[in-house]
Amino acid sequence: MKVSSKGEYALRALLVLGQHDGQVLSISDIADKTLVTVRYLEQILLQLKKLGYVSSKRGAQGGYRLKLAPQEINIGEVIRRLEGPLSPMSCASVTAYEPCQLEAGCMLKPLWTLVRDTIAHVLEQTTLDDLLSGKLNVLDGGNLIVYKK
Amino acid sequence: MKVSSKGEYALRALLVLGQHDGQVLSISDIADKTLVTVRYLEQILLQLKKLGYVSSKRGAQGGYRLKLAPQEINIGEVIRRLEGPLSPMSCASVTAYEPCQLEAGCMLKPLWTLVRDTIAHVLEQTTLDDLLSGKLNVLDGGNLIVYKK
DNA sequence: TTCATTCTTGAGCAGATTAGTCGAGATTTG
DNA sequence: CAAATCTCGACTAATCTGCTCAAGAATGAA
Repeated sequence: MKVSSKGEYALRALLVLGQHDGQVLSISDIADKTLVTVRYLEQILLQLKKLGYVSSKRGAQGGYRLKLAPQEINIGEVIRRLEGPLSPMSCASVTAYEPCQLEAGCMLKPLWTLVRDTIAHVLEQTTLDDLLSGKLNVLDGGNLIVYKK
Repeated sequence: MKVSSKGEYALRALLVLGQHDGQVLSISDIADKTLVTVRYLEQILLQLKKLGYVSSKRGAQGGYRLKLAPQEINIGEVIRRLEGPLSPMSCASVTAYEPCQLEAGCMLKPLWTLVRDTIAHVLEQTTLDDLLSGKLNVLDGGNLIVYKK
């Protein structure tokens, strides 16, 4: 049930850019703050650019900046577009559904669907701004109700 | 965020065994009902045996049967022991925690922790018996509350 | 203009993981 | 004893992950 380092690094980069509102930061600046190699970040930022989350400026004093407001950057969407479906199994995927041969009598599908729904619910309700402002911390307090039998 | 086919197949096998309460089923019987190759199931069942979920009988008329009652088989535990930590990132893992270099100022850890907690909550509250008796279906009705901001 | 800076593009690659296959042996039943 | 069946360990092909690298294109400053 892992998130890849690419996803983690992309979010780190977006957070750093979000902390320097609008400013253009060079890849190596971002690399320093995220602890990711410059060479690898190049790739990731390019991808984030193609997805429309950041924009870039070439040449001296160039670099990257956030293209969208932090409130507009949905974490679930970032992860899905970078790493593929949130669902643990494709039979329960909303964006990449594929039937399996069992299907009809499958007793696991409700479970995978539930897992997908909870993951998607958490990630899709969270924006970059939520992370920047630490809004998630309240959850440590125990406001976690997942389901009733 | 995938579950591997090994995990899926192991649960399928446990479900089939659970549906034939106590009966000894041969690997090929189970293979027929789960749509998994005999050779691959061999490996998986052997692992489930070492983990104490099933027991086996060799020789003619031999096979596998459930060693624990379906109520005693915790799905989260099965997946964790078969595939490793439920957490999407090791910094948020309860069973395999590893610090990352950011740690202190990391704005992602609360997110990964929340994701881990919701996944763990769903999977660890579910038993094989729940799956066999379809208790998860009520969740389709919308009893899904993940968190309050 | 020229040069240093910085992004851009595409290729390449080593190691790990996944999803199996396979052969030979050990055990049990009939 | 023979057939059925689990057991064990090795092996493999394909894919994915997590990067590195080289060469080029654009921009700004001197």
